[in-house]
Amino acid sequence: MFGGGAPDGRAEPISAMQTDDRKTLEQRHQMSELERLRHSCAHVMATAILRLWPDAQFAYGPPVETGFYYDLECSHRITPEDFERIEAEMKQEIKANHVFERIAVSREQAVVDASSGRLGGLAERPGNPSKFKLDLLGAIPEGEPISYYRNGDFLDLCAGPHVMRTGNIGAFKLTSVASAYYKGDEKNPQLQRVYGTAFKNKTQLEEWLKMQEEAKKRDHRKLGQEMGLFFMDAEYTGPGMPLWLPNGTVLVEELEKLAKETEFAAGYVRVRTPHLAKEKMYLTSGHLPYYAESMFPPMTLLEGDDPAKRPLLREKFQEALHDGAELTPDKIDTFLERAYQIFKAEGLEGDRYYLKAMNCPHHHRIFAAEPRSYRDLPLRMAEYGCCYRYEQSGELFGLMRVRSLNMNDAHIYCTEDQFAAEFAAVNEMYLKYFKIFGLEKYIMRFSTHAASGLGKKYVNEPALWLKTEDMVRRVLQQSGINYVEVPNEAAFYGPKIDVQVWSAIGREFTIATNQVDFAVPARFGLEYRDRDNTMRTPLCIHRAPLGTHERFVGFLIEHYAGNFPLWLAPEQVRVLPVTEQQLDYARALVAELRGAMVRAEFEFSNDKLQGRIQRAEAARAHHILVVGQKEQDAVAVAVRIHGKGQQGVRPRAEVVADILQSIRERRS
RNA sequence: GCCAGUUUAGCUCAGUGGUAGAGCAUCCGAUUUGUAAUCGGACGGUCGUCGGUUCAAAUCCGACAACUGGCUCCA
Repeated sequence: MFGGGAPDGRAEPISAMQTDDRKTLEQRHQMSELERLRHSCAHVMATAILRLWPDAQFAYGPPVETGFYYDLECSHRITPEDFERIEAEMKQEIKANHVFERIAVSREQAVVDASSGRLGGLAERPGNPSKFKLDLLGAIPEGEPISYYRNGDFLDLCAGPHVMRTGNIGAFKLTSVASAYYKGDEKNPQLQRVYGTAFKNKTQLEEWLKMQEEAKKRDHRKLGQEMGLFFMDAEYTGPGMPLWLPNGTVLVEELEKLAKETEFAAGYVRVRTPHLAKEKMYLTSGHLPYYAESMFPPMTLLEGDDPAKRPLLREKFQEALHDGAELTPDKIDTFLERAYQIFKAEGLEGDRYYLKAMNCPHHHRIFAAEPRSYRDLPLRMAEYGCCYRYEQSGELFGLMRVRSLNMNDAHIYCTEDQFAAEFAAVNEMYLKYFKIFGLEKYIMRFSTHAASGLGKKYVNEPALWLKTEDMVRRVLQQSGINYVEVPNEAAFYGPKIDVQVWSAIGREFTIATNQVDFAVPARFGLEYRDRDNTMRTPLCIHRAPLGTHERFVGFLIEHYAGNFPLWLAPEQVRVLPVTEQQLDYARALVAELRGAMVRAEFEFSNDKLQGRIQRAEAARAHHILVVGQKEQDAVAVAVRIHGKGQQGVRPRAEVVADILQSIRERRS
């Protein structure tokens, strides 16, 4: 029976479990040599686990990008402390150098073996059938050959391919243990997933382990703390709601400046909208029925606007504080609980307000605020809007997945004729940004709808879906941008393009988005008067090339490993006088730079120059300008660049001019 | 939300049932400095929170919270 099965305690029949996409035999045989090795290592790991805990039942054990895993169910809860024992057993199996023997079988024979517990086992296990293997057998289409692979005693249902012998596995290491739903479906039981990695030889494994260590140092959460960029104050501000510290605020504001300049040049106008809106807004936009669970719960105001009830509100607050004691922090929770109950009993409930989870409805209302003509289009409305989304607690992840986010948002209202040019221009803007940040590895995911989701996941407009998807596809093809098309992942109001990037430490992120909306403008009754004097509904393009500040800054931290280019660096220049004799000269230099909006600091402490250099480097000040008597006499500075060492002594005016130019050009 | 792990000073971490520690940071003093750490001293913790076991809990047990690794999700 399944350990953590259905909520009511009954085990679900495996046959009822949802199946996912299977790899075809052809795809399997395209496995690289390294993937074969890793997949084989998964079998070896299963062998070892069975030696230690013979009741283990195995499900899937594929190679993955960084190694392999095998999902299993077992009476013993495997922890990292067990790794040493498992690895010791694995080494034995490798040393034995068993052949990976392929055995073709009939479906009938496979069912018999699985029922006896032989598959994914070292021997027959009466009363403990290979239930996952039985389920997998059922998913193999009629006519497809069925095969086992055997290494020593371990026999597994497996299409392969494998390496020749267990001895071919050069070096391996178990890395972590996690849990995973069987077949990735929430409704299925959770299995234990043991992760490992394997390489041809020990050198490659060690290199990989070293890289992992390096990656840890670039983690944006670690660097964010070290560099004073942001602070997660879960206890007071709330989980997933970063507080931007001064250094992080610099990054945010530089990005905003970049966006404002770029958007201004591209003919956008800017707007600003509140963080709250009435329930009607999101009922109209359609977000509440589709995404209510992802929004913060509503705030309830007093009934209507009845001013007579306002004193009552205060009175009831006082009542909740009935003991008249001071409201010290430790009493706040109890107080709120009490106040809430009293309010409810008094019927002090009225309009419901929601924190905005997206800016579009607000922008739609701005569009509707005055009559529009075809001459006004395209209308490109931009805002760095602050939104709030109630992400599930387990999904929060540093700056990458948060509950309060600032979007590089804009909505472009246009006619059908204008659509292609506008959509292409947005894609061009993406590429311009990527160039500034030296971003080379990215892919555009074009998400389309699925007919089965119409009316549920997607607005029920089959013809419009096909039409707009075709429009987007044509723009993509004409611009020659690399893209993949993914069915059944569109937004509820239209197809979209997400830009996937990889941070320097290999994390994959959706950093930007570009979406078509053919549904919501109509729900808000948006229209413009066309050339022929008829009223038409505009198309809307939602776009966010820089995504959110939170995610983009998080990405940049890892991308640059905290070593930002001059224009982004929180501290652009640190001036270090060698002795007290150069204090005035140094101060004047800082004043000149700050007068030109350069983030320049000055340090003269009791420490030796060496110590101050060390601290300036640790603080990642981009330019370190050392001024001693020689420099002062020559009106020069000794330049040192963070991470690059000394650059020599140069005339002061020249250095200042270079700094200003590098910042202006946003050089990388 | 689910499974598992973690939580000791501002930061990095040691401390396996018997008087809470180190380095860095901070503050004070000395040192006046030429390219990645001058020297000395002081300050700093209800060991995540609440409860339990025990003569005695950072340490053992339980609940909750946050974070981490995954899964699911991601307008």
